[in-house]
Amino acid sequence: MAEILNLSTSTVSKSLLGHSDIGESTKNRVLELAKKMNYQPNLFGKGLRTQKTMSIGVIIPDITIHYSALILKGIIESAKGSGYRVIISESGHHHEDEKDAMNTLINSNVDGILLSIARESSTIDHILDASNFIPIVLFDKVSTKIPLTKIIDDDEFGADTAVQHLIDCGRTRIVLIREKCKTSNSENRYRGYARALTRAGIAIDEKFVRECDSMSIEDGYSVMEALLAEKVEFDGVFGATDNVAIGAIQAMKKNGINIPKDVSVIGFSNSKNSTIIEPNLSTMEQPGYNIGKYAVKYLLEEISEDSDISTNRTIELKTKLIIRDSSSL
Amino acid sequence: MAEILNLSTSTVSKSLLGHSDIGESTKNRVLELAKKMNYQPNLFGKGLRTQKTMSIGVIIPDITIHYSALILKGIIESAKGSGYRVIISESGHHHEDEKDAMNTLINSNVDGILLSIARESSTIDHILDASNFIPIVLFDKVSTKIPLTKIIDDDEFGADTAVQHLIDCGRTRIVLIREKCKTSNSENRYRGYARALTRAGIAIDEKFVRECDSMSIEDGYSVMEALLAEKVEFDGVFGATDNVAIGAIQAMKKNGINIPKDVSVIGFSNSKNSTIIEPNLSTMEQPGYNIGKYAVKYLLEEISEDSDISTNRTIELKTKLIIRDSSSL
DNA sequence: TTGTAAGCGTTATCAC
DNA sequence: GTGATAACGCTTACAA
Repeated sequence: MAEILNLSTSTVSKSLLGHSDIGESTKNRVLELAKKMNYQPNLFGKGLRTQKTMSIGVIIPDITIHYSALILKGIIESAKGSGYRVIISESGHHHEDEKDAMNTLINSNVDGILLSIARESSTIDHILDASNFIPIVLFDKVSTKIPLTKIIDDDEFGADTAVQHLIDCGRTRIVLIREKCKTSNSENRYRGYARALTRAGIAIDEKFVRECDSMSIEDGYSVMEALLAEKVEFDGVFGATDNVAIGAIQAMKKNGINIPKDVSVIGFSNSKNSTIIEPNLSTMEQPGYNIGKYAVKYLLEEISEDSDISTNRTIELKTKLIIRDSSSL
Repeated sequence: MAEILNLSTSTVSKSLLGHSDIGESTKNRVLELAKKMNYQPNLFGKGLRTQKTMSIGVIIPDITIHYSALILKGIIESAKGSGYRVIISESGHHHEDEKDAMNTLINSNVDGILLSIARESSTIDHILDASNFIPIVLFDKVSTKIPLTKIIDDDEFGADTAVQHLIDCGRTRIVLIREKCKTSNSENRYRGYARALTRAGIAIDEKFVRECDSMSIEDGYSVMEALLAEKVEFDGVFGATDNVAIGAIQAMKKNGINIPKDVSVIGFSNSKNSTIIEPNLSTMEQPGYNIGKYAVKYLLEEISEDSDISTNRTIELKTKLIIRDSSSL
């Protein structure tokens, strides 16, 4: 390109970068040719010089979870809008794979990392270590122990709203199906559950609080079967994910329990499934797409700030109550 | 690293790359230190020299479709196994966005591209053009007009199997709900439908063949409502996707039609939804994960072959009949 | 067996 | 206002 115009590479480079010390006419000549030949600067050369790749890495436990894919959509679109490329890796909920992915990404010279931590990740040293080298923003599955920017939905308030809705339906013996692993999501939803009950003057009875490993439909089903086998009497179910709520509904229906006449049920997520199960599942809509968007926004902010201060802040996005047939009176 | 060991950079480089002309002892010294300091070559330097990035780009219409995410999972895992990074972009089914994504990826110096074409992509010139520069493998949504490697499931055989199953259930007036847009998926599934009917000596009646735009649950619902409004008499429904089959089931249930007593229904995909709808949906399981795996395999093959021959071949992966309640007699 | 030097494409510094 | 030059980190002829 420089040769064609009989200019030095530096003049061309400066024109392209809009430096002020270039004559208008030459600058225009360069810009024009650049456009004509659809010139795109070589990213290796550029990267070698500037140490920036214009790419961010994402680590997520499982891409096939609909909610994860929704967040990813927000990430991809938002990154594209800012000219960033997105490299995606999966941890499969495994601690080692998460570490590997982290290393690979750092090694790929991504400018920043978006991380949703694996259930198994008991230790967080690898994250703390890495955050000294590279901006990291956590989203969805986070840990309060890590002093970084975190983008999540307002789990506690959401759970509170969900349980309050069941209470409004006249329910008082409300089962919570939560995740066994003490993730911050799980803790916060438990807190919301407890808060709503307490506010209504209902004592928290641990026999109503049930745990399961993977929060799958199958898990919800077996938790409910156990509950029924134990002849626990309840009139409401709050599934901390739509999946467990759906599994619970399937088990109750099989056992002749009428929903919502005998038991009101609400989930958490507003997954597609919630409008397919019968009765349609009331639920809390999670702002997945926006979590992705904000995650990118704050990450890019931290990338460009280029400061060494790792900001410890939590951004909570609103959930929304969606009432369907599983909880109406 | 070179300095620490008092060696030249070239000696170090050669040791790392395992060149034969390096003394065993120095080589080992280098390898040892490399391991100790967890040395990772700079990708810009390397890329600038070798023009390889060890990354592949993926363009997919919509990441939130469960089946797409499943393919993506196969792609990511398979790429990781070969040391490749995966850059993902979405076309949102738009032709222009697909073109943009293509350019961005090529511009990012990815070593190859995996493409699932957008519904809107009427013209294919951008793909043909690009395939001169860079290896491209098509998957899932492909076009027979493009002479490249294509990884798909055996839509025609799968559809044939599905319809044959309905025939085996004693059904003869079988509705097909297919995609309006003449993608090769849609065409092949239609062909399978026609083949099974013809083989059974049933004439193809176009009033049974219905089309819709986006193959959503809502689409399936309205197609079925139209069918019922027209008082078309049928006893079987083959939804070319699970979604339309589910929508059709919902519409039929609402109109008091008993499934599978009055009408047998089968879908295509084996999405999670198919076990939530009642009755559970019979369907053809698609090999999403493997499509992803094979797509990477063949792409890497073409990348390493480095030949200019763009191979025109189609790899078909098997679908599998899954019988559930929506079609049993 | 090891080292030297050139070059990949870009940008920043400094001299003209 | 423009251009020469060095440098980023790596690989590879070629020289020693």
